[in-house]
Amino acid sequence: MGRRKIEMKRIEDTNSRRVTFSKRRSGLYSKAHQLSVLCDVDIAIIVFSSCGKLYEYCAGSTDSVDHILSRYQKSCRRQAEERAAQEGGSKDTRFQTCEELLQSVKRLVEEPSDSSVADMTRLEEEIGVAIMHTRSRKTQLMMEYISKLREKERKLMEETEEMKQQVILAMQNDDGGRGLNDIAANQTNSPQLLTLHLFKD
Amino acid sequence: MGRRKIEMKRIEDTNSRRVTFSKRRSGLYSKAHQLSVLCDVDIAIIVFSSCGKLYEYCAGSTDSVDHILSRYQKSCRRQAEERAAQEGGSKDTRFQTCEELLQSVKRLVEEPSDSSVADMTRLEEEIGVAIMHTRSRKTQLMMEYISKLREKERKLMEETEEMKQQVILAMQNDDGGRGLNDIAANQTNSPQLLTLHLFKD
DNA sequence: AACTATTTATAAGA
DNA sequence: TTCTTATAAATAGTT
Repeated sequence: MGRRKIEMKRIEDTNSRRVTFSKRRSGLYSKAHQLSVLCDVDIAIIVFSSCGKLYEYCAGSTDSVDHILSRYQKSCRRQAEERAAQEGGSKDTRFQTCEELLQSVKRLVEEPSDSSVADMTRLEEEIGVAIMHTRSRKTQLMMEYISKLREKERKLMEETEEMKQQVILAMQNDDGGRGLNDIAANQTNSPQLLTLHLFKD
Repeated sequence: MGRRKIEMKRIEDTNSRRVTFSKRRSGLYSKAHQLSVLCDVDIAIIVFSSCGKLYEYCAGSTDSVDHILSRYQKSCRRQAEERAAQEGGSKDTRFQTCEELLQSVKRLVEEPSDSSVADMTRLEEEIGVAIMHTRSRKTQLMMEYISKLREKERKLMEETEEMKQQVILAMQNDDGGRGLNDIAANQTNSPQLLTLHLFKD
């Protein structure tokens, strides 16, 4: 469909390539539009030029590429779920250890070639679960630590209060300091309060 | 480009429509492939038929639609950031209050019609920021509380130790209980330890 | 950006 | 469905 037939390979001349890109791109959009009208379908087209520039087009009942993409991702997720449901309990897809999870992150994030949106969604969910566990454990440990501190505080208060009472009692009895033996005994017998470490178990 | 020119409107006959859909869809894919080869670009095409069936195609250096989509979303985000950067301080797009944030969630999540992927991405990021602040504040409050408890513990220990020493001193001097006045005085003068509440400021 | 000789896509028919 | 073919549409090279 031109003065000459052209070879199906990259057009080396930069200017020709740009002109052809522009012409054929609008041709493609036109075809997409026709298809959407004739067959009552929604279409999105995304193009990245070799220098990374983004071109997008959509046709049909929607007016945004984003809208079709969210439909697409929903559709993919549902398909993945259906596949997973069919497989049933045959394989546990949850990562077993933190180490495995981190390895997956490394592989999928650092090597763009073998990471799909589906993979990343799954990974995102698993990391979400992992961070929830981490957070939950952190809060639990802090609460336990606080609880131990309060218990320790309570004991110290009791102890102090007891000493005070004994001192007052000893003064009232005015027994020439004899009652102090009880106090001193009490001090050495008082339960040894543990030192608590916040970041160790 | 057929035996006859056809009108650009929905083909009513179901069978014709399906045949045309099939033919023109492969034509569209073919055009996309040619464009990708000739002009060295990456292309993704997503089609939803009127009954909701998904068809996808991609051409170029990538072999997955997902891959192009993630590039697309990255590109969109970057464009949005650039736009935001250009606008500068003219308008603060961050939600000001927790209340506004929750209203946006309600609107965008409960009404699918006016929520795009871009909107949801933005909302996700803002919620992310909000939860980070919440979490950070929570940890800060717990750490402050722990710090106060430890300080309180330290003072109680000091106080107890002091009392113990005074008692022992009083016993050694054996002054007939006179030294106890000092101890009693110390007790009443000891700094009043505050009661700490974990969930209040 | 327009033009036009050709190639290509495809509507209808088989 | 797939093939065939007449014809419409797209476009390569030119201006």
